[in-house]
Amino acid sequence: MEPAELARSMLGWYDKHRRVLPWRALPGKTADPYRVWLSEIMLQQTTVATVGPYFEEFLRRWPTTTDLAAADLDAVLHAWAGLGYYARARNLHKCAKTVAEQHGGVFPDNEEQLRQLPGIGAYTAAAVAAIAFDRRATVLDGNVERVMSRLFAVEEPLPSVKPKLRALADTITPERRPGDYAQAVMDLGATVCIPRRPRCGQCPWHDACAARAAGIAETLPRKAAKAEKPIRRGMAFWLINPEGSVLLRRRPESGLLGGMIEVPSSDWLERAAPGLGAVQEQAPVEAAWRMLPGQVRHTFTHFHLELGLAAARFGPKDGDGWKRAEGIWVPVDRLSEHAIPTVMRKVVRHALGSV
DNA sequence: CACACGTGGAT
DNA sequence: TATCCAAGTGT
Repeated sequence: MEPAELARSMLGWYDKHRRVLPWRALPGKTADPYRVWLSEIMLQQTTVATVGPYFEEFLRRWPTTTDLAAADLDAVLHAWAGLGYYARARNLHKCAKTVAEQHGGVFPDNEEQLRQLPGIGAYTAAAVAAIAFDRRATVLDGNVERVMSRLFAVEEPLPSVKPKLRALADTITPERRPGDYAQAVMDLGATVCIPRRPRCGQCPWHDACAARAAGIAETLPRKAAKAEKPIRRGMAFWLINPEGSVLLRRRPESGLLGGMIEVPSSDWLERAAPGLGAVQEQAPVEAAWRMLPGQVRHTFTHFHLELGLAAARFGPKDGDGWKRAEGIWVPVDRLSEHAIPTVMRKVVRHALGSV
């Protein structure tokens, strides 16, 4: 089938099955670049269902690029808490400031300039150019990779085959309605050409699909084997002062959970669970630490974490040793006011449940 | 190119 | 329970 015909049938399918999403313009309307950009950043490696409430909250608090640029970084991190990949939130804020200061608060309308902005890579630059400005740009996300690998029965594994998939995708991207086309292929990948049990009977490219014809659609795209996730273990320290506040800390700005608030803990290492030795060496202060039963489990992208919990409480008669602890003291009923990632919310829930 | 970087839902 | 995977980017 000709590329033009493929694009036409895809757009026809999209006109019939277009989903209503908070960041999406109504048919024939112009999309707001700020919303498109914000949604694209949030949707990186994150599902539509998860993003929904966060998108609404961000838009309510910061309706425009310049509003977001004027916000405190900590407020942005707090609003982002739970979404994951926290570098996105830092880059989001940095990007808003750059657009406000260097572009008059208006997003550039082309791929090349968008690509220069923090947090905007090849995919997002193409997506914003296409969706917000209706520029011809080839978006290549996980959906498009899957659709292309099946349409052309590409059997070489990702990620090395990615340039080939991009070239194939580029041959179909139309000059007219490139924004709708980009969303159409991604929607197709999200609802029809899905990873398992693809619904080929509903696909506008059913007759053109080489993988379907060969009976191998569900096996594509092929992917290189992933490394096994190691288990790291550590000990978290739940410390309460005489005022009933708990000790928290802010993590370093870069790396895992960068800039987020945490319950202090020992190092997380790939060896046996730390015992009282870790308490002696890495606890924030000397105290009458006692081990709480059970542990907190959490899985990150590249490792499993098992966290034991040691707790101590300073009462009015226990001296002021607690004052030597480094960090911030937060009343337990005001924890929600801080940028606490999910793993640390699990720690908090476990500690409060053990009281 | 390979790896670091979160989380929750589906199977 | 274990594994996969989702509208990727930065280093």
